[in-house]
Amino acid sequence: MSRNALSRDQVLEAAAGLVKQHGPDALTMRKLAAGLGTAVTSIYWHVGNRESLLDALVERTVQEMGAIRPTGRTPAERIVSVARRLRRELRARPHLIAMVHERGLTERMFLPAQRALVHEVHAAGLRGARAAEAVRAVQVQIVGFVLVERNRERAPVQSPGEEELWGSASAEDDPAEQDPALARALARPADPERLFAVSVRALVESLLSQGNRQAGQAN
Amino acid sequence: MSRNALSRDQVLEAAAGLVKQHGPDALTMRKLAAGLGTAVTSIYWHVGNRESLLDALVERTVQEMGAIRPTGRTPAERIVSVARRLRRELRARPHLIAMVHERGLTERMFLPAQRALVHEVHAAGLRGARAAEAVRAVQVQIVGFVLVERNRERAPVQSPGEEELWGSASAEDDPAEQDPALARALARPADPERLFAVSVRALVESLLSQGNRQAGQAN
DNA sequence: ACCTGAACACCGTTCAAGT
DNA sequence: ACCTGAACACCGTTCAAGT
Repeated sequence: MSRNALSRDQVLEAAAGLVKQHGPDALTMRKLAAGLGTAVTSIYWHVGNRESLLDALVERTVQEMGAIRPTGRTPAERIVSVARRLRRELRARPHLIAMVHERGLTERMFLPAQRALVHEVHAAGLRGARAAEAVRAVQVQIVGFVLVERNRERAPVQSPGEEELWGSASAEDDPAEQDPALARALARPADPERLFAVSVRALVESLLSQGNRQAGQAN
Repeated sequence: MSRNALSRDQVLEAAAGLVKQHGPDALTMRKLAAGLGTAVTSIYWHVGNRESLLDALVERTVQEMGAIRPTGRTPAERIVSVARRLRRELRARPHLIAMVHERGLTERMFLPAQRALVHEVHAAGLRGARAAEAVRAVQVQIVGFVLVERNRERAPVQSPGEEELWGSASAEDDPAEQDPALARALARPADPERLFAVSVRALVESLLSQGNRQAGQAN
């Protein structure tokens, strides 16, 4: 009797819209059905249940995460450019990325990026197991940073906050006493852009310098 | 009429038990009431509502995260020891830590650890804003690593997994072609213990080496 | 001050029945 | 093959009423 047959894709599209705007909690089967003008049970026919609907959305997001083109001249620069790009992509889809993370698929989502990192690390002279380790270290650092960063952004007022702890005088042997500039710097909110660049660069330089020292043998 | 008056602490204790064992989703007001042998509404009188109950549990967890005692001789060693300790603490309370994270309180939970890191970075000769940056970089790396690590553990089979991608032959310019040891290493599951140590050490060495080069001026 | 049951407005999911 | 309403078993929360 349905003149406008409901398709699985329509359901996914509408569901993605709800999640993008108001987060996964806003996606209820009943609201979704109401928005599509069908009975709740029709949705079940198309996508199984709520859990597999979310799974499908996550799968979509993983696919959307396209290839990465590094820019820059040195391998270190190019790795940093990949890192920047990844950070941007992640921050553009907060809700969906959180869902990918919750389902433990972050790793898989980053396989394309991993290939790019492998290329650069290899170009820098790292080989074998050591190269693999460097790639993974950088990868974990990037993803970890974004996770922590998002956490910090969602954070409320940070009740006893860093200012209170570092602003007031403390124990005698506390370095903050002797180094007011350090204390002040920690009392200020961190600049994530700069912290990200500094962290990645520091890690990459350290990892790649091993490549210059070693001849090229594995493990 | 209550001979055994229900206390707020009893409610928190029972709630913490439910969360620790089966995660936050298992904590429903009705189950909690049933376990305590009271009406659901009594719980509301003591803790407000479910949200503020969870808030209270999170607050508890933050408090439990005690002081950190670094071990080792060099500042680098001592920082690594702090990192190890933090990682262990985090992994011991997965559900509660996830809740702390969701509420954006990870930062605050780590203020004690931050103090320890400040001390060591200062001992290594870093000063002012640069010292603060080093502390934050290490801190973010540790927390980020654990978040990614937990994600990886929860992950299912990783359908197209790393093996498939790196195991088979690929594009010509792919370094994996020329470096089978690298390809094999990436096909194997990562050893998180080792990766953590390598990452932290690499970052710390790189950051602390700046301390040896600079005189000690701020920013 | 503390506890209670009843009621409200939501959920996800199943099932038997329609076309 | 696709859609439907009714029903079930859950939720969190409020409220008026008890002691």
